[in-house]
Amino acid sequence: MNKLQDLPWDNPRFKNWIAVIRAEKAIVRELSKSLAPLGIKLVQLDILMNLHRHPGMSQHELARKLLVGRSNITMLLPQLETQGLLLREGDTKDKRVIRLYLTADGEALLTEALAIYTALIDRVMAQSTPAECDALGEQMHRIADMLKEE
Amino acid sequence: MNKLQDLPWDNPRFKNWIAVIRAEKAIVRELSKSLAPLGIKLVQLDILMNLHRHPGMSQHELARKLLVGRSNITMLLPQLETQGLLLREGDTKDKRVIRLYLTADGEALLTEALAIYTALIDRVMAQSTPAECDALGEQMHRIADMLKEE
DNA sequence: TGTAGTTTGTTCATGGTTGAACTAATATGT
DNA sequence: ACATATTAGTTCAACCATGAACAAACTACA
Repeated sequence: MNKLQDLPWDNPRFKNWIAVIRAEKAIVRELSKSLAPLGIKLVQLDILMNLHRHPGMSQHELARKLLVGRSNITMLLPQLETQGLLLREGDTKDKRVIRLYLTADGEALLTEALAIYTALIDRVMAQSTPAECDALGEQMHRIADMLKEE
Repeated sequence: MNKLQDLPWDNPRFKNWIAVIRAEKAIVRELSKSLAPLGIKLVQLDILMNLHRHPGMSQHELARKLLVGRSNITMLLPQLETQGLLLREGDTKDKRVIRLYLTADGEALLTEALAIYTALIDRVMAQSTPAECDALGEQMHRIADMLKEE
């Protein structure tokens, strides 16, 4: 029978995972605060970042990248569109899909926001050596890849 | 002037951080699915875990540990209480605070849930060597500590 | 004592996220 | 070609989390 007394508090893997959650939450919280003055939220920044890297992305692709539901994207885009940060153009070949592009204003805001973002991450990651930091990235990639194939 | 072209896509720290976010999201998503059959959500499991470690916790302390608002705790507890998983007892010294305790049923459900939780984390962390895993935990602790002092 | 300030927990309005049901457009298979 | 299945995006109702405003209980200090 399973006893709680020897359950996961002594499991190093588990404890380390808890540390990951806590650090991630703390960083996200801090980041949200730093981003507030720009009038932008984290999800929205995520969208801008992805559209910069992949201009002409469809909403479906965007949702998959962000790991959110398609309906969420539908609700999020109008905010950015009315702010003039992005454009939505219907695909000519496939009339179902809408292709998304950043405007110049979108790029400009992205630049500002990323300056804040990278400053925080630099500060946070300065807690580790470059080698440790890269090892971290490697581990996380392996994990994400592993969970993707299910 | 800031140019996007040399912004954070080439910054190793930034890229590694993005990997952390993605992996964390994937794990949380997977975990939620695995926990669904037990009729329990992640926050609720978090509550059970904390009450197991710190019986007699107040709602305020619990909220701080979980990094959620106090009002959230107020909304969350009745669900668990009516399921008979925990008890709320008014403190005799300070009539404002309510002390929380797990019931036997709560402990039992916690055991089940943790078995699922640790199984997933073990699977995920098996992607790294024990040394890497510990290094990960160390880094995350340093980060969390750093952000706590602000 | 008594009065001002703090702390605990609750209520409530708000905004965010989700998944299921839906429409329109395209692909597939016979 | 035509019926069927799949896919992109939208709508909607339900659920969750949040923070401000509040009441009750406690503390501090004159």
